[in-house]
Amino acid sequence: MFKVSRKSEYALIAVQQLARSLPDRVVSVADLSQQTQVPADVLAKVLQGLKRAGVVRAVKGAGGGYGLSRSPAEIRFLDVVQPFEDKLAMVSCQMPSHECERLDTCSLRDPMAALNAFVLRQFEGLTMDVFLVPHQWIAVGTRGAGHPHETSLARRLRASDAASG
Amino acid sequence: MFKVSRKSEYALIAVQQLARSLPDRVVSVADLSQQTQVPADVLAKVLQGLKRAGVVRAVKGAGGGYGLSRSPAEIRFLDVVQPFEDKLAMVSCQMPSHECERLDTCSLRDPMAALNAFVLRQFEGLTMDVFLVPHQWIAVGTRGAGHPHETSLARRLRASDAASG
DNA sequence: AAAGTAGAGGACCAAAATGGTCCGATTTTG
DNA sequence: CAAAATCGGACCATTTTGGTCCTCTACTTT
Ligand code: SF4
Ligand code: SF4
Repeated sequence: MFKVSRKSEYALIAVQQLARSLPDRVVSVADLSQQTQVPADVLAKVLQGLKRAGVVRAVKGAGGGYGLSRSPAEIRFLDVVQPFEDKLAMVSCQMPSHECERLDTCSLRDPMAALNAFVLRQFEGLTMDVFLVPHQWIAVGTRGAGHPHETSLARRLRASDAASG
Repeated sequence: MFKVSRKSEYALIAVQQLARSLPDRVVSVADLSQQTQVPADVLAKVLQGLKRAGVVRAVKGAGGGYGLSRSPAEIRFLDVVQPFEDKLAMVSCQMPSHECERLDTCSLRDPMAALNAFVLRQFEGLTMDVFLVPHQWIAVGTRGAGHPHETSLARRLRASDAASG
């Protein structure tokens, strides 16, 4: 449960790294691979996936590379992860074309559907800018103004977790 | 992401079913398998895991079977699921004995750890009694009194999800 | 225009996780 | 003792995952 695919991790790392470079510059896969220690071949396909998802833009040819297509604050966590997670559901029957022979008798389906929807909504407002300031994660009481789009998840992450422990 | 293992589903279903029988009675695996349509062999091992976790009690010998070890309201969702999910973490480096060669350079580790902790805390207060009243999941405004141990997750699940859509 | 750079994308493979079956041992009832 | 039931493992087939490789195409630079 909860575990994200390796490609998702690479995607998150790539977005982090791209966010640290100048917004109008692009970085080649080779450079990005060196900076992040992610195998170039895998990183290449991950970037392709992110491009298809509209998260990054690509510039072909000599001197080309990848760059973020918009500001980190406007890139949602789920945008980055979605392309590499065919299963954003807790149970099989929640995703299309995955059937289950126990559909009618199963008294677990409805509760899990609601649970799934709730968890997903928690992530809706989580944007990638939260991933860029490492110190916020360990400091307590750093609570900032917050972005208009963010939900309680992003807010509570900013406030760190040592508070209510 | 989020997907629970099949055994976890079976475990949840089993707990649901056991909760519907009389508290002091025990049900055999064979009966339980017929009631839930879960393969008997698999169900057997699932029940064994649940017993090890202290969620169910077992009575051996003829006329024996399984029963809940305590009331559904006192059985947490994570108690049921934990034995079948070695990975309750979003990234590998969060679980013991799973190393990653990028540990130091990785700027994703800390954010993910915090995110992980938050999500986990959301589930902490979710108890199995919520899974027993199917109508609560589709009805809106059924908000009840709530149990002392439950967190916002359980409360919001009770209130259904059509509210804030 | 030529040359070289860099992304696009499919084929392929090895290792691991998953889901499920089977079988023998043990304990209790009758 | 025999039947009924849990206990607990070994075992296997399939799927999923993570990763490599190779070719093609588009673009930039010279
Ligand atoms: S119908 Fe029940 S058993 Fe089948 S995938 Fe959905 S929750 Fe799981
Ligand atoms: S250190 Fe980074 S790359 Fe390695 S498992 Fe943790 S988050 Fe993933």
